[in-house]
Amino acid sequence: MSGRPRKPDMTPELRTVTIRDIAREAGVSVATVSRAFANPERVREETREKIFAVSRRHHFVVNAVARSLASRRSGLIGLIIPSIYNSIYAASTQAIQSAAETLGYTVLIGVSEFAKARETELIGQFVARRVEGLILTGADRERAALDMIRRERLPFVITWHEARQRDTASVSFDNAAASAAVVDYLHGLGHRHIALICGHTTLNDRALARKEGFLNRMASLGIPASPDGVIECDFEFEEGRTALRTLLTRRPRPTAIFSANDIVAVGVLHECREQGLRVPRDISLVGFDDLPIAQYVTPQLTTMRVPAAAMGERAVALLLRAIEGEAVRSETLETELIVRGSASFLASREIV
Amino acid sequence: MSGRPRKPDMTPELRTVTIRDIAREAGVSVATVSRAFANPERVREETREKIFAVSRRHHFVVNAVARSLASRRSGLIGLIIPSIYNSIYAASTQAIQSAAETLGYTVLIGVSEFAKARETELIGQFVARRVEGLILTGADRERAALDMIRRERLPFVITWHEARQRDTASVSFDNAAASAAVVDYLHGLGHRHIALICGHTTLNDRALARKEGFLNRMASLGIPASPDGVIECDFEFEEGRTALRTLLTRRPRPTAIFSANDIVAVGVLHECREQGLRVPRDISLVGFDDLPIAQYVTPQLTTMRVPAAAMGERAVALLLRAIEGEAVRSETLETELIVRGSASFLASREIV
DNA sequence: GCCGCGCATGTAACCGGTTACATTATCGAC
DNA sequence: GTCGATAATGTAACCGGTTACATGCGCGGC
Repeated sequence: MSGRPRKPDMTPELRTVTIRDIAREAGVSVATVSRAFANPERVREETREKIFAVSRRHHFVVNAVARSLASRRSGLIGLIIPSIYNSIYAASTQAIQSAAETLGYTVLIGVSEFAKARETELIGQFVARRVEGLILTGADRERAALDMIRRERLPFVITWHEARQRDTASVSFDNAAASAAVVDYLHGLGHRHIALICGHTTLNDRALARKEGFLNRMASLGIPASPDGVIECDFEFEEGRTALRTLLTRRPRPTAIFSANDIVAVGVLHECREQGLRVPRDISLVGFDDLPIAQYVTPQLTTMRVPAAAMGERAVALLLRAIEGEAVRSETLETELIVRGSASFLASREIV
Repeated sequence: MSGRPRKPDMTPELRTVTIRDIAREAGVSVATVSRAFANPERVREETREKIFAVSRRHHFVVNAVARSLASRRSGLIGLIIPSIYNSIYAASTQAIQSAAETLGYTVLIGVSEFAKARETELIGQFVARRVEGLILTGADRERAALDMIRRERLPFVITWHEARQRDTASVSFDNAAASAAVVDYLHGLGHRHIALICGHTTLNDRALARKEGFLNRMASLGIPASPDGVIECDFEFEEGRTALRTLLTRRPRPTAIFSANDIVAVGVLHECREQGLRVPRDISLVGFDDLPIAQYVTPQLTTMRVPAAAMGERAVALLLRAIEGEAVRSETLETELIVRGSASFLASREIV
């Protein structure tokens, strides 16, 4: 053995340094080192400083994986959103990220692409990673997902939609009421033939709630809402264009369109121009979400503003309290119709 | 439903079930259970099925935290982006997420908000969580961050900008060349007074590269590029509006504006209308990124398309190979000028 | 019949922290 | 100076997996 030339020890710290190394060098026990990092106030300042000095010298970084295992707290919360790409979820996600961060949690983001099976799978992965809680989008999901959450006693809060059960927490707004408010607004402007474009109601309970809010209010205003005045589509510009073309074939032709999503609304707006229709003169349009682009199209979009960021923040706050074992109450936030230039009084000659 | 007997086990599994429980009940050793989940092919099918059956009955979910600690592989990669809210990063993030996911990795997303200190801090957190690799935005960062990455021997790949050193991997495109191509295009249309709006070059090396590409090409075309023809701002609509107002005070007034970001370009477009300027007749405008909105404003935006999704996908592929210990080569992807309606020939009377 | 080999499985030592409980130091009160 | 309470620290048993190494078994070749 002696003949073998030893590798010159170029690399410092070949082995990753652990609290045991720090403890030895600082002349304290591992427990003290652990405390110095996890509960500094439980260690005498002098000792603590010595520990930190040694740690710094070795660039010691606490291993969060080991910490999670031992403490049974991962410091992780799982967030499931249908899509990152859609700016509306981006806003709430950003809010959730930063709120969680300030409160010492890391967010694991899962993108379900509006597929419930995918969501269930993601929840499974989150459970495996031992997230401490979940923030979910919408109230509708697979039985398997709910079972797993319950079985693991995983705190969770629902966003974008009210929870169905009293015992589950949600931070949301009233999709149906917001939708109904748009109907009222358009009705007040004289419109009677109002079409709705919304998300796929089979995949998306927010879309469903908005559709129901729409139809119910139409009914209670005594307006005939023919089923072919409602179109369901994805949240893409292009889909809005297609939807508009379809709606223009309907008789009587709608004088107003409520698009329950701004992206789609902008697509509609664009296609209106292509078709030679002036908005709002020839046709009125109201969006939903109040994304930034709503202000940057011509005319500016009248739209229902949704409290995306606030919802994210509150959801984190509630979730963390639920994680602490407190009972939490669902919250309902306000929406606000932002009146801009895409909807106007119906020119009287057009009233049927 | 008939009078099905109520389930008596109200609280099953008080203690979380571990592989030891499964092993005992299946009559095998913990090692075999571990293998059945981690390397199924290393366990005889019959044994494996027995293990899975028991696991299913107890809803056993492998504890990924313990697994990470023991195997020293977290299955995590860290991604740092300046912002989620900006749709351009959303596109690459989405791509990274899904690519990583299919390859069995989970992405931890950190949002730096264009602050280098924040990025360094996030990298520290990622190191603590023992991510196996990093995907970073841009090549410019604090020394402390680089030191930590190197010290931990953490594989990483840079996106959106070429790596400065030969030994670091990047998946990107040539920001300067793309920018220069826009100058060429506008120059070819007869423009001589071209203004640039870009990100803050002190915070953002992509912005810097685009600015340099712009200035250098201007110089080599013999066009005087006055320093006040360049404005740096955040990536917000509103900032574009402000920028335009400023540019209109410049003499000679620019006949074309290159906005190195589509969001800002849309703001510019909007403000042009407010100011009574027709685009492209009175002023030409070219954007950068080719975000979806570029098609949904009027006129449609001529813009430099950037391979955001492809870049994300390739970055993941490279990173995973780097994690496997392979040496990887940086890649440079192509950009493409998408000519739409916001830039046109300079009316000859305006040529100075 | 013996040997070598590969496959399936078992044993037990980790991985790097936390924390219940025990022990020792500190300090004011009497 | 003694005592008890409290603060600071230490000891060691976890947390729940992985994996190096050992063991046992079946099988083809000689």
